[in-house]
Amino acid sequence: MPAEPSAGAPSGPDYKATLNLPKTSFPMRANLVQNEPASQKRWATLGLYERLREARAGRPRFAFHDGPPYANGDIHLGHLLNKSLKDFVVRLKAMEGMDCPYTPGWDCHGLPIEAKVVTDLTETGKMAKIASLEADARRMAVRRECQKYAEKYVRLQGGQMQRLLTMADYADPYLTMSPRYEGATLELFATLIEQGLVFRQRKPVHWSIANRTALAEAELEYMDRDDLSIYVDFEADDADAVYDAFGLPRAPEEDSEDLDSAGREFPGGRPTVRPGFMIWTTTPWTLPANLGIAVNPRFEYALVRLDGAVTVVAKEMAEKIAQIGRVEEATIIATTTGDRLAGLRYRHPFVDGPGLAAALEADMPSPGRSAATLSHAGRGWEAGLHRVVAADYVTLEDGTGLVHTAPGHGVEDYQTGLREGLPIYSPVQADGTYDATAPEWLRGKTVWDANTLVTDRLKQSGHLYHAHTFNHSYPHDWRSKTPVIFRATEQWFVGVDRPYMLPDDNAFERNKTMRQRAIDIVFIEMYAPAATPAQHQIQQEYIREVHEIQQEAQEDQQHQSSLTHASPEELSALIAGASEMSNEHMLPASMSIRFVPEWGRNRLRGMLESRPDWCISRQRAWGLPIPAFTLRRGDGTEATLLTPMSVRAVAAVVRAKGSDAWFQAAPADLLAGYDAKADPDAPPEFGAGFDAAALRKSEDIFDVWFESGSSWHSVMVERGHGFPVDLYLEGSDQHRGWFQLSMLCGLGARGRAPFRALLTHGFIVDRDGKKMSKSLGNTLNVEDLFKEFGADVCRWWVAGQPYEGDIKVDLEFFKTAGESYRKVRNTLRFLLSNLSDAPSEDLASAVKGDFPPTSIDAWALASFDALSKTVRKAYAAYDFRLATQAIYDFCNDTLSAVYLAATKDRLYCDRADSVRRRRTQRAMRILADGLCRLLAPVIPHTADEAWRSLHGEPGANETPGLCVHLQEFLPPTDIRADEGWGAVMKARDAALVALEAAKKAGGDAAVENPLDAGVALPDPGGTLGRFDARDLADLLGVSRVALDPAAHGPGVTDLRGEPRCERSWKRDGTVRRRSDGGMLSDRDAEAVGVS
RNA sequence: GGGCGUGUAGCUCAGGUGGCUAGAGCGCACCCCUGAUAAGGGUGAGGUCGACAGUUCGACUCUGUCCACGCCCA
Repeated sequence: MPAEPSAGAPSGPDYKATLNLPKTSFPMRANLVQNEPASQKRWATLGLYERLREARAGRPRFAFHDGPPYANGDIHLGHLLNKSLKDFVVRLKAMEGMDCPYTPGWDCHGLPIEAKVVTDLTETGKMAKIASLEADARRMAVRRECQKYAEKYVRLQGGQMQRLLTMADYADPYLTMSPRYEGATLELFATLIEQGLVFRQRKPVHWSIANRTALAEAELEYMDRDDLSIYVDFEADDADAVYDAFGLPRAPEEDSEDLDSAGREFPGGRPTVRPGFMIWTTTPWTLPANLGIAVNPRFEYALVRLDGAVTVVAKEMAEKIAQIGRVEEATIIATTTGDRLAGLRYRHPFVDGPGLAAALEADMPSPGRSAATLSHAGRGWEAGLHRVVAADYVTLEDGTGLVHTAPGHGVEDYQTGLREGLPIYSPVQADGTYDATAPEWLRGKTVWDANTLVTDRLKQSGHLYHAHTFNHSYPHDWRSKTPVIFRATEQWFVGVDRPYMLPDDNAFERNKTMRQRAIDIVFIEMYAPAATPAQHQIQQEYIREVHEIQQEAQEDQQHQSSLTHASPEELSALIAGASEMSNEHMLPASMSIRFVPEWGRNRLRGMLESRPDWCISRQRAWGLPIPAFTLRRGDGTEATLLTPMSVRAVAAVVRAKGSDAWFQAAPADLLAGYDAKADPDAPPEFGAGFDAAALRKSEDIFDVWFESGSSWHSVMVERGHGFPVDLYLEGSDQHRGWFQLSMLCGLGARGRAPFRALLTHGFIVDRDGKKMSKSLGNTLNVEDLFKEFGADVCRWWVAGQPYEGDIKVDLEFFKTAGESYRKVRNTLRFLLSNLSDAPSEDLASAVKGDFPPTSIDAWALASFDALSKTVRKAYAAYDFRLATQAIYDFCNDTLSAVYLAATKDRLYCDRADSVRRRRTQRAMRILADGLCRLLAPVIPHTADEAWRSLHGEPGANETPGLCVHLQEFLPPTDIRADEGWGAVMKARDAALVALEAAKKAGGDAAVENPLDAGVALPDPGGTLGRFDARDLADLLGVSRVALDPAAHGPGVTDLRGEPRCERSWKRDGTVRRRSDGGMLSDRDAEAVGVS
């Protein structure tokens, strides 16, 4: 290294003390773990949420609605993600100047809590005592424990969510178990009843015979059990129809007079015996309820001869079945596909089909106006019992490929039954014995005895092909450890395929079903001009379909007589309007839903298309009761009271006393506000006046999804926070859950979706993309993350995620987020530290200050305007990743690497009040202020900490009202930067490469320190000439810049031969020995005050 | 098995309507600074764009099949 010219000379004064070095109270180390709780406390003292609502009163409203998490357990990474995103939204809308109510809520009812509580009570021995109580008292005892449990977790999670620094109304959250919420939910339910959307129907559920109760999936325990496995041959009703299906030619001389007698057969012709359909089952006791045989329409079925008999089985299974039956002769006569078999009839081996049909017909509830009696009118079983039906779920894994179907005793059977119009028939009573509709020899017998009784009977009648004992895994009641059965019970439903009509419906919407309305709204573009021929075709088909359905609805006026309809002309006009792509909107555009990301639209639509009627009843204690009453008629049957008026009467009681009242009060008290005589919907048994003492309260509670699906009403409408809601923001699983069910509730009561926009995020997975689970041990504890990184770092990490898809998580990623957070923090710190001696002035006057377009400050401020625009646009699109990345890049590149590096010299070395130093300070104040605001939605603690440091008087920590979260985003400064800045930055890049090359030159020629270098820049257009050469030198970090119009690239000069300023370390050509004995440049000499 | 998604440098991710040497940050390597210092700055090396087939003059981008992963169903 060459000797410094000053080396060896007597060292001059120590100039460090004469510099304006950075100074700030804003520490480099965030210490979030300690400081965030202090912010939390400060905001609480300030009453930040309330203050902000007050300040924004009368401003445009942004109605965000928080979906209720389940009040169970600690918050996990999913909550961290979800709640952070929600808080970003609310805070950024507030920064946009909007009024943003944010009521956090919890889902408090439901089985998981009840199950946990019952387990705990059982383990502590308290359950035995509770079990001895009378029913209502027993439920109340369990409910009290459940409530305590839910309250505990609401408190716990609420604390954790506040620790995450979310800003919401934690003083008054919504709880689905609170009386106000429950009452409002019942009122919404009344509205749905009014629309004729609520009805009662049978549905098979897991049933514990021991406890006489329905069980949820979570209450089942699978244990091995021996059962009879039997193969049964059901005789075909019409043998020729079967042979026709297999394409067997009829024998010319045969007139199929007597197929049962052994006649002659000719080769290739049809057998002379009656064929059968062979099924397999492990629950012989369900055979009395058999109403159909399901085949897969795509499978190949074989007509096989098994010794003397002829039967139909899946071709693939034929050989195996022959082996099982140990038949001597097994030949395949012909094959056909399942779809050709559908519709064929068979004879039940021991049930009289027509007799059963008549009995079931008589049992059908009659149509009427009361919700309770609205059953599936028009859905009879004209097509007949005991026939072959098609079903896709039929597999070839075991059995025969033909599946015994009893709609009252199996989930798939039930769905098939609904689709095929088979009754949901279950002759089994609550105690597991057969009722009077069963064959006489089974009546009063239990289903377990029936297994052998049925098998013996089939054997005697010759229908049993094979029977053996079979060990398999079978669901048991987790408490009694006894096997459970599937049994159809009466449940409440909300019908998605029932036409209804709301006051605001236009002709197009009138008499559409929930499903149609929902799909219309999700796909509102259906009525927008089609972009492609394919789209146009889809539109046409869809519109035609709607037309047909509406016409059907018009024809079927059984229970809809009061509804009016679009006239065919009116409808045609509307449809014609749509098909001609006119501007006529069939649905108001205001009904449309924005999906973020857009594919949520397809997902929600798919789920709406495939969803069955919504079963809203459960047989549990911990929930909101379905306020129905029953009255025993003289003939032993029951009449049900559930009308809009009766429900509203109970709702009033629940509002006042909570749903506990249902279990504690007598029917007369619950119905105190109800006058049956004034209720046009009351069933006749009630309308004439009735004895309240004879009423029985329903033991059903609501599906928790009904409660949460009503939240737009029970929270947002109830509290006056706005309807429809502007945004729902949840995980993508909620397309089936909360989004869809909120939509159904909204459609039923208001005819529209309760939300204007749906934002969904993906799920947290581990670093390898595998799902998180405790058993895999790949989870991270959120409290630990708070302790290790602090909430702001966690939030910064969330903001950086592309949340549309799965989100990979690993401790490493939080460390990385912490690093990038520190980068932003340090940039803020450096800005603040250079403002310690800046005169405080309000920003407005600073903005109006003089920033010449060629000043580096104008460049920085114009860049900030651009950033601000990008960030606010990204925020508006909920693209937090883009927003925070832009902020990060701005801090890292624009500020740290360029602006702050270039202005260091003037800030440190200029006279404190030099024009250009003060100008830079003014710019830096605007930058610091603006950055705090842009960062506030994402890292609320850090933004506020910096804000207070920036704006506080000395001792700022005592300034209580100082808070960035009461501010709004800054309008653009509109400061103009010279068009030449692009060229300057390009020249800078080229110069930096040249300097790097100079460094690597090796030996004595290597100029390692840029301050030892001067650079000559080419300036072909003369652009650079407009700029101050000192600014250019600072931008390159060199001592001196000269312009060389003739040069092709930047030229680096070694300045080590020139003296170096002992204060600024620059070799700018003005450095000489000064009066104080030091070597100083002109600028530094002036700053120090020497000559 | 079905519906909706995702798969691009070591890591996390960008890449309308197909077309110049596929981008960013982190990390890494080398270097500078020591007056933002448990900081700051510079330069640079990393990719057969999940696999296979097809359409095309040309595909990360379009089509099909397959594989892996996630959510929701069955």
